Amino acid sequence: MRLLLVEDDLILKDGLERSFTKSGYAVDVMTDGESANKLLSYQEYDVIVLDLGLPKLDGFEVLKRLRSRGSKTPVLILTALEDTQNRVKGLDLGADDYLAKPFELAELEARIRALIRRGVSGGSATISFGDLVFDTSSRQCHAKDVPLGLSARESALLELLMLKATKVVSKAKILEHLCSWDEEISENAVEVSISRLRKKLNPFGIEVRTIRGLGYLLAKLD
Amino acid sequence: MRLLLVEDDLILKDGLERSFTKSGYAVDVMTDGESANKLLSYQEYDVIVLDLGLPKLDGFEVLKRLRSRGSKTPVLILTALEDTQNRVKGLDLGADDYLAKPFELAELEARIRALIRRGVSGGSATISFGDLVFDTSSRQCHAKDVPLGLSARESALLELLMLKATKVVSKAKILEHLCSWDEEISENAVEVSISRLRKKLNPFGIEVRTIRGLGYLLAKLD
DNA sequence: CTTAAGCTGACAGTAAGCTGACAAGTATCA
DNA sequence: TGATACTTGTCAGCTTACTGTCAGCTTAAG
Repeated sequence: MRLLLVEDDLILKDGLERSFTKSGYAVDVMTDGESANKLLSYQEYDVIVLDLGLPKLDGFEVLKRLRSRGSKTPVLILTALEDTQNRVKGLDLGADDYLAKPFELAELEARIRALIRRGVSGGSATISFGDLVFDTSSRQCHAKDVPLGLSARESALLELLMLKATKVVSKAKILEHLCSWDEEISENAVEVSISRLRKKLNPFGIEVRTIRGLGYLLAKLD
Repeated sequence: MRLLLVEDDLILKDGLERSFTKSGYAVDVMTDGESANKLLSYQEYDVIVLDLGLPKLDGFEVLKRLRSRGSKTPVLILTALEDTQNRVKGLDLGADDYLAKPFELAELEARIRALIRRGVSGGSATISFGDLVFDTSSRQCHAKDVPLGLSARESALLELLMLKATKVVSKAKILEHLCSWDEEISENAVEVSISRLRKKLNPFGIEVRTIRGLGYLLAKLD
């Protein structure tokens, strides 16, 4: 899952970036409103964590412009301002959630998970497919209660495939979701990850089917 | 917009109900978890405002059962419990938002508007013919939910035939549609592709009929 | 019957995808 | 801190599948 963090406080920024990355997100970071706005005009994200007090262009404005371009990407607003006025303004401008500083990391991450989920799945914390159950909060995947022992990449990949279940996911899409801007990776890396994932899924009757020229999709083996 | 309020505190319940009604929602109210759960099993809402502390069946349980039935209706949790534990639990169970008492009415309403605003997920465009369903975004074709396993060429060809359904499509038209300007391909290549496509379609009662000298058309076999 | 149009099995060049081996980077733990 | 295991990207060589060509056959119209 690809996440954009827009935050000018350097300490908070670094802490959040590290923790998001550790949680398996592909994270891009911007430290001012103007560059965030520019980036958002051509790059899609699964979720955006947006500070309101930003240099050059404040968070309200970034949000407003994002929505005016028709984007439905979920946005979580982060701010020091505790008062209701700003919450209401943020939500009415099209934010999907709001968290006041100081906050607990666990809560922020839970809310992010909730936002991502709601876009794609029915909203429950686990995604199921056949015997597979993927727990988005612990980021673990079990098949018939047996843990699969997936690595971070494999988890992220499987999560994406499960979210799109039975639909084709292109290699480009996978790359986009798994990698942030700076890290450039070949399509072959995706093939390798798919290959590794297959070895772990096959024993459980789940197949990653190749649709030549288009991408991959998750299917039940019979 | 149809809204369900589940709240056992009589004073709060009355106040919210009046205010929601005033804001133009069609409001139903339930005062315990069990009846709310029952109601939700057959009635659809646009948004649900759910208290956690409820008699008979708590809010967590109501939410869990709602999601397990596959419902995607946005749910806003309302509760006296301020601690992070419960927030995280609620969000991971599939709530879409969370508001702690005491809250301001303006904020609650803003959040409800935000929830409703997140639109419906657009279904992908499909073309149908007989038992065939062609998904233009994933470029996959199914017949009675069985994937046909078409190659890229075959898909493109079938798409064209399905678009023109029952109308004759000339070989020239097909060539034009399948090939970019530079690549030159014989008409025989089309015949070969048609032949290959037929083998995959025939088992499903779909026929590619030849109109000698004119072209091909898609028809149901009887 | 003759002839042109269309069909299809066989073949081959090519492009896409797979995977074992390796290496660089990172986390873990004594 | 150093040793260890683990992760994950790259590469190279291999396998698979697609798709156009061709040749010989079938079909339909006059």
